[in-house]
This record gives sequence, structure tokens and C-alpha cells, in this order.
Amino acid sequence: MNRVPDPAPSAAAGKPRRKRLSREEKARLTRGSLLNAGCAVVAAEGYAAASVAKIADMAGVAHGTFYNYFEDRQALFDELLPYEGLRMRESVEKVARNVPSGIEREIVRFEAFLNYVIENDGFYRILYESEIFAPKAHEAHMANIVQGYQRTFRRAMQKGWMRHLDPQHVECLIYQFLGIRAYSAMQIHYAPDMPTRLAIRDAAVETYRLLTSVSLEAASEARKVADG
Amino acid sequence: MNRVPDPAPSAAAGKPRRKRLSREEKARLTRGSLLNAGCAVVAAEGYAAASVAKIADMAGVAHGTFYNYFEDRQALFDELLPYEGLRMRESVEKVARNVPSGIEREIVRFEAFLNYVIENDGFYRILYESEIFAPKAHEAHMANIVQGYQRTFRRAMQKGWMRHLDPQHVECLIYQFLGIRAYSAMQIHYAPDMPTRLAIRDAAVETYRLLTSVSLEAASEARKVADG
Amino acid sequence: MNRVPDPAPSAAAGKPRRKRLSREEKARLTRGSLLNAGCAVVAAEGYAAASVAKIADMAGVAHGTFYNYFEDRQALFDELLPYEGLRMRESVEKVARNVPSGIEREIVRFEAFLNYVIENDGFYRILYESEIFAPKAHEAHMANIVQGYQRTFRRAMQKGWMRHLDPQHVECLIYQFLGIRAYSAMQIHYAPDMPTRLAIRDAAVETYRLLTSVSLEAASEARKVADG
Amino acid sequence: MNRVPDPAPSAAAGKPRRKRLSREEKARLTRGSLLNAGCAVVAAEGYAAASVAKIADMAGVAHGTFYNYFEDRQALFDELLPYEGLRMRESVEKVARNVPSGIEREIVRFEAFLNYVIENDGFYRILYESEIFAPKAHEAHMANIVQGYQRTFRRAMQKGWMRHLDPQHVECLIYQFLGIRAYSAMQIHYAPDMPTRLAIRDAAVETYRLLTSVSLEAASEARKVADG
DNA sequence: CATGAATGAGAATTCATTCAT
DNA sequence: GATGAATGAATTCTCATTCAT
Repeated sequence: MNRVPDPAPSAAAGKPRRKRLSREEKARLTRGSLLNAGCAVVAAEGYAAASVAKIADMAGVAHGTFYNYFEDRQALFDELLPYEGLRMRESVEKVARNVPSGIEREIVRFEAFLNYVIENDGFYRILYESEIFAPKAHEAHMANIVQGYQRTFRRAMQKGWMRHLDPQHVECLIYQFLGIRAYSAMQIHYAPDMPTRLAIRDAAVETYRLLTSVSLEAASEARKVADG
Repeated sequence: MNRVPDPAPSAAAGKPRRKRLSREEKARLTRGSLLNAGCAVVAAEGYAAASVAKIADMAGVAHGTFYNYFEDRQALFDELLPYEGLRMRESVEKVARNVPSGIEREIVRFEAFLNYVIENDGFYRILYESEIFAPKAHEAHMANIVQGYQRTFRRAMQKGWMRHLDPQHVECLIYQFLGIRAYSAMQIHYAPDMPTRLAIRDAAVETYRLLTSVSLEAASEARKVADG
Repeated sequence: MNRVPDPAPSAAAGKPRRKRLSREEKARLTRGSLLNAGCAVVAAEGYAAASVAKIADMAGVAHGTFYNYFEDRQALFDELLPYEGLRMRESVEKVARNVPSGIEREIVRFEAFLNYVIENDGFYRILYESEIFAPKAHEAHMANIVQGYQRTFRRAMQKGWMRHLDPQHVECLIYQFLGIRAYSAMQIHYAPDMPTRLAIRDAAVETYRLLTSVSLEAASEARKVADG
Repeated sequence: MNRVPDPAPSAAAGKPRRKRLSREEKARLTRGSLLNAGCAVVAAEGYAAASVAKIADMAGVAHGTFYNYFEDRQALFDELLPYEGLRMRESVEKVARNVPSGIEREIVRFEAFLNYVIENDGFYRILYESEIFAPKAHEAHMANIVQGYQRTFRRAMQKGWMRHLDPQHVECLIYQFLGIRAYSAMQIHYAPDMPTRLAIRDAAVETYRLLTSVSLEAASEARKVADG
């Protein structure tokens, strides 16, 4: 994404205490360079154009070095989404942690997600292209996220913050929430400039609040619809 | 998708009644074969694997012939989504037309869309891969659909069926609805078998009803949220 | 081998009657060029060094053209032994046909084989490297030859020219004769110059006569040959 | 072949009795590991697939270590045939020593050779691939063997066990005998199962007796063997 | 227009060898 | 001596596109 991949492992060490970069450490650095370079290239040009040559060049290593760390190109692709997805989720949770659980926290998460997308331009690309170019990783990512939501929802239903729904409907609802996220991210991603992006974000958060609040809340008169 | 592309214009005619297929007509047929073959190949294997060779073979014409009808491979790719998107929308509207306008019609559209996805397995692939492989077409497709929705919503707001929202919020809401559609389609697409798919469809329709009804309805106490 | 592969298909046609080299013919020529080039390269440098690039260059076509005619490099390798083996056998049989059947014909065959090896320097390499680099082809080649011998021997036994042996022993004997052939060819192949090669050939034919005559003859008095 | 290469010189020692493996000894051990590993890999997969990486891994040393003991990959290849050839010859001679010299001893040698091939599956591969991948070594090996035979034959001719032949014919005969060996080994090598291999061995020995006895014997009455 | 052979610019991947630690 | 990360040349194979027939 926006991070500049450390061009070479040796340069990265600041002041090496005693030229201590055990080989193991240096290897880890090289691997990291490749992973970052992979992110950067995919973010900039997409998986399809992310040749091993480009990635290795950007990481500042020889082409062959790539294969010391990854079985093949696909292997790196398969790590990109977990790698970036983790960063995203950490970023989101850091914000969400400061908000009491309940619907409001979900809305904060949504906003944090959109902010992450705004700040990390390439993430959107990695996220949605992965369905095609790293289907296994994408499936795992989806399963992960869906499970997380399921736990959240279950707890919310137990505590009475949320109306009760059977598992099948819960799963459908989760997918739909994820769809909302993804397409709001899309809308932001293709927005022409930053002010527009911010405006979209704000409006999207509000409509998200609208959609979620009412549908999730235990109270309110919406039950006629759901129970009907 | 499921259609078998007509193998070739010349071969297709058996004994042409008057052996008259004006050049223009024959050309149109060939072009159609290529388009259908393109759909079939992309549906089955994705854009990335849809080589000109495969498409031409499946259409029953020589490789070179392809370039008599399309500037290059991308040109065909760019026509795929409009071509298939139109079929999908027609299919959806055919169903929607029988329902009085209003929220219920939107829900019927949603269900019809999911049914289309269920019946046309390859459509999902064309739809979501097009964002990557035919970005222009995807952008146009999105713009189209968003505009359609905008008209619908504007009318609905005028008629008082729907709560009032400013254009920015309307657009956000539309993207979110489209996200819901897309991800419900995804859920269905990756379901292991037909019964599961149908069950997901039914549950998704219900949660969709939940989400939309409350958020769109003019009445109800949600205004505090939206107006806030 | 010694044949110069026609550098380009167009050059090959002598005086093209009406520039008639139907595309089909030209294609056949290109294929032939590749096959000849393959033989030449393998003969000169062995299979291991016979890269597609070298073969295509020597055939005077682009690298990609190679793959219009052969599935992959192995596919050409697999055709080399049949292609060259046929030439060899034709050459041998042309000579053998002039000799009445019987042991003497077998000896003539042996001599003709050695002459072929002497005249077609690369054939030896193709023959023995194929066991490693084209094992399928080699197996088929061996099976072919063994079968041919089996027929010959069976007939010879029926006619009483040859002592009777059961099939198992016949097969062993055939392999041993083939071993004799192969190693005499080896001896010739590594001989430093032509006179040496010819001398080896002559001596080898005589020892071959010695080995075969006595072991094959139904009667017993072959010593005249050996002692002669 | 069947020997498991000692995984590494250092690791192999458990608690080294006196932790004394003089450097020289340790080095010898490492070298031996590499040589054994080389044999094992070539036996299993052939020279072409015997990468330095595989050999070093199997020997339990780092890739770089390889180059402390061998100039390059070829250097190890060049030692393989002498190394294995010696083992084979020792094995053969151990058996032959118990047989009085003369033709019968040669036949016993032949049988012992076939037994060695049967018991050491990889040997055949090393033997015949070496002509391609270690031509120098193969040439030396052949020269060695031919010389051995020459001595044997010379003595046999002196003692009157064998008919007299001039050196040129002797050399040809030797090559032919070696061809017989090699191709009988081939026949065995490609046999589908052990019983077949044993049956081939027995039949091959008998036809070998037939071929050699009559052709070598100074006297004439070898037919008893053949007719027996 | 149709044809399909030819093209050649890449792309992925392998692996012998080197060399700093 | 041992280590194993780094190197980069070499190789196979693909495929969009062109163009002579």
C-alpha cells in the first residue's frame, strides 16, 4: 500500500548493535520485504500484473531469492490477504475497543473500516481481487470474519441487545452486512478525491446506522416484518 | 453460462432456406457466436483463462476471425458484462413488473436476482470478475444500476412511499443495497449444493426484507437516526 | 545427423510450380524442419543440451512456432527415435533384402547396422540417450525390434535353420544380440578415426559371425567360419 | 542404492567416544556421506534430477559444504561410477574366486553380475546413464573392464583354454560380451517383478553359456551344453 | 471476410555456484 | 570448515496479435 517496502534487508537495521543481524533475522527481513513488495505491487497494479520479477525488483532482491521464501507466486498471493487483513482488523479493533459493546460498537467498526480503506488505498484491491486470485485465502478470510460476527451476534442476542434470529438468518445477515461494507468501500475507492471520500464515508456511516440499528435492535416495531 | 454457443454461423444454417444470409446477417451471427463463447468460457474458467484461442475454438471460427469483430481481447471482455447484465436485468424486471411498485417490488427484485444467480451459475463470475478485468464496463454497469435506483427512489420519495433522504445518502444507500445483493449472491454461489442455495435464498430474502423495510419506510421511528 | 535441416520452409520447394505450397504443405515442411533440427541438435549435443531455443533457431523458426507442432519438448524427443529408427531400419533392410534369409542375412543386417552408425554419426547418440530422455519411445523401439526378431527366429526354427529354443530363451538371446549390436556400435562410435572404425566394423562382423553361427545353427559344423 | 547414506558425519557419532574424530577423519566421513547420497539420488532419480541440493540434503550437510569436497557437481558424478563399479566388481569377483578359471568362471561372473543388478536396483541406472552424464568416467570404466578382459583372454589363449584370436578381434569380442551383459541387465531391469527377473537371469545365463562356450572354446564339442 | 501459421515478448521457475557470516 | 541466503543465467512454455494466403 503506502508503505515503502524496505529496499534491502541490510539497510533496514538502523544501527545494528554489533552488526547483529543473525542470518535468521536477515532472512526474516528479506521475507518481509518480499511480502511488503507484494502488497505494494498488487495494490498498485493488481494481482494479474504482479509478476515475480516486479515483486523481487521492488523488494530489492534477485528473482531467484523469491523462491527461497515462497513455494511459488501463488504462495505469496495466499499470504497477502491474511497479512493485510490482520493489519486491517487490528486497526479496526483498536478503535472499537474504546466503545462499549452493542450496536454502537458495530457502527464504529464500520467507520473504522472505511477509514482504513481511505488511508490504505491498496487494501481494497487486495481484498476484492483475492476472491479471484487467492480463493483459498479469501474463503478463509470470509470464514474468519463470519465466525467473528457470529460470536458477536450470539452474545448480543444473549444479552438482549439484539433481536433473536436463527443461525441461518444470522449468517445471511452477516453476509449482507459484509456486502454493505464492501460496497461502501468500493464507492469510496472509486471516488475522485479525498473530500468526496470523506463525505461518502460520513453519509455511509449514517445510512449504515439506519440499516443496522433498526434491523438489529431488539425493541422497536420492526418485528412485524421479521416475524411475519 | 448454460447456453451452448452456436458453433458457427455458416454451419448453423443447415440448408439455408435461400442460402441467403446477407453478409451483414452472417457477420452478426459470427459476432454473436463469439460473444456467447466468451460468456461461456469466462463463466466456466474466468477471464484470466479466457484466451482468444479458447473463445474462437468454442465459437467455431479461426483465431484470426476474432479480430475481424473485436479490436482486441479486451474489447470482447468489455462487452460481456453489458451483454449478460442486460439479460439479468430483463429477467429480473419480467418478474418485478407483476408486482405493484413500492418496497415489495424491491424485495421481489432481490429474490429474482438471487434466482437468476442460482440458475445462471456463470453470471456471478462475470459480474464480480468484471471489476478487475473489464473495469470500464463495470463502472458503466454500476453507474447504470445506480441511476436506475436513483430514479426509483426519487419517485418513491415523491410518492411518500419512502422516507426522504438527500442525494448523497441515497447514493450511499444504493451502494449498500447493491452490496447486500452481491454478497448474498456470493453466499449462494459458494454454497455446496442446490438445497442449501435455496435455503440461503429464502433466508436472505427475509433478512433483506428486514433491512430494507425498516430503513426505507417513511413511517416508523427511525427518523431520529437518519435525521440526527 | 549429417543432414542439414532445411533452414526455412520456403526455400525447400525447388521451383514451386505456381507458388503452390498449400498452407498444409508448408506446415508439414515446418514440422519436418523442426524434427530434423531436433535430430541435428541431439546428435550434436545430446538431449540434455537440446533446448527448444536451439532447435527452433536451427529450424529457422520462432521459438513459439515449436509449440504449434509439438505439445512440449518431450513430444519432439519422443518422435526422434521412431523417426531415426525407421530410417535406420529401412537402410538396413534395403541391404538385407538382397540376401537369402538365414543366418547370413542376420550377419548382413549386423554389418549394415554398423555401416549406418558409421555414416550417421548422431544416430548412436539418439539411440542410447533415448533410454533416458525418451523412455517411452525407447521401450516401444525395443519392443518393436524384439518382436521383429521373434518372428524371424520363429520362422527360422520352423524351417530348421536354427536350433530350437523355448520363447524365454529366445527373448534372452535376442536381447543379447541387441547388446552385441549396441556395444559394437559404441566401440565404433568412440573410435578416433574412420580407418579404425572400418577395421572395427570388419572385425566385429567376424566375431559376430562366430557368436551367432555356432549358437544359432541347427547343425554343428560352423567351425570353419571361426577357424578360417 | 539400498544403502542409507549416513546422515552427517557430526551427527552420526552420538557421543563420540573420545570426541576425537580427527579433522581428517571427519572430512572423510562427510565426503563419504556425499558420495553415498549421490549414489542414492542418482539411483533413485537419475543424474539429470540429482541436484546438489538433493544430494547435500540427503547427506545431511549444507549446500555450500558440497563444494568443500567436490569442485562442482560434475566432479561427484565422475566419481560415482568408479565408486559403484568397484563395489560391483568386488561383489562379482568374490563369487568368481571360488571357481576355477576357464570359461566356467566367465559364466559365473556373468551370473554374479546379473545377481548384482537384481540386488542393486540403482546400479543399472548409474551404469548406463554414466555414458551420458559422466562420459570421462564411463570411458575409464570401459577401458578398465576391457583391459581386465584382455588379460584374462590373453592368459586363456596362452593356456590353450581359448581359441586364438588377434587383438583386434579380441577387443571386438570383449565389447560384444559387454553388450550381452548390459542388455541382459536391461532386460532384467525392466522386468515387472522379481520372479520374472530371476527367470530371465536363469535363461540369460544359459544362452550366455551357449554363446560363449562355443565361440571361445578352443576345442569343438560344446554342443552338449547347448543341446542339453 | 476467413484462415491459421508464425511471431516474439514475457512469465514462472530451477539450480549450480558463490560468499559473507 | 560449515552454513545457507543470495544470485542470475537459462529454460520451458503461453498467448495476444499479425498477415500472407
